[in-house]
Amino acid sequence: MEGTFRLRKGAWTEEEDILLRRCIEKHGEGNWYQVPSRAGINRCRKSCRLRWLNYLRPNIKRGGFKEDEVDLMMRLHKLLGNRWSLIAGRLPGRTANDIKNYWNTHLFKKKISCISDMKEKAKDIAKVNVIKPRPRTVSKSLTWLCEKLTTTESFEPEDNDHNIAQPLTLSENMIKRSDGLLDHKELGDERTQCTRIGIDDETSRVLWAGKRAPEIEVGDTFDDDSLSCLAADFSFDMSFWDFLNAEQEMMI
DNA sequence: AAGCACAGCAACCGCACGCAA
DNA sequence: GTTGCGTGCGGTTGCTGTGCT
Repeated sequence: MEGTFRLRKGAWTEEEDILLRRCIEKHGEGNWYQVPSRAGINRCRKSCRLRWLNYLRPNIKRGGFKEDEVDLMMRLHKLLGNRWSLIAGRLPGRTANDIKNYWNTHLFKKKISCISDMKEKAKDIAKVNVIKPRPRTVSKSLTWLCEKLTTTESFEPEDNDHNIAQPLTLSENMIKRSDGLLDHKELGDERTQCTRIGIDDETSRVLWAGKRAPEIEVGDTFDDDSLSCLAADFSFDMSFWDFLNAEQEMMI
């Protein structure tokens, strides 16, 4: 009996598209488990959903990506990583699948070649730049940093704080630059880790969107390299600590 | 014209998450 | 607390079109 009922796979026919479109126009999106039977399509529900989301849904843009879309996509990817659905949410008319495909075929190659170029350049830079590891200690007073990340109030560092090897400041610019690009629905398991050092949900979302947050405790020590790795995707053409230092200088 | 290689894209698969029972 | 179900997401696969030899 089981062998006689096989779900169709592969490319969709025009007839199937019409049936699916009619069904969703009539009953609306959702209840995907009912869609195949309602529409009279011999496809699995996942296949129906995918076909609708990536191809049949109204307002879907077909054709190549415009320059501004590519630019935004690259910025969002830098910020969010491979969270295609989030990126798609910021590109009207584009689906996560579209973006993923475009990235994998066009931009990924571009990035690879870019990285190899940078590696070549880095060889030259390495000859003159002496890397001096600067230990950073997470103190209890680091909570001010978190407050700073989520507030627009001015901040005055405490002079008596010797736990931080180098005073840090972060302005709301950081938030402004990133927050507008982020969706407010996504938060992974990073929140529990961030709260351990007093960073709230909002801050962790900004700092570690798309990444597992670093597991650091009060009193932990880490150097530039390790933190730069953590913040690699968050960097805006400068290292994370350079960014912090620049922000600090602006405050002075 | 035929064969091959490659790129682009649609679709599939497996996993994770949220929610209700 | 756990189980099962529905849903969504990201990685991967495989088909198709196109260009080159």
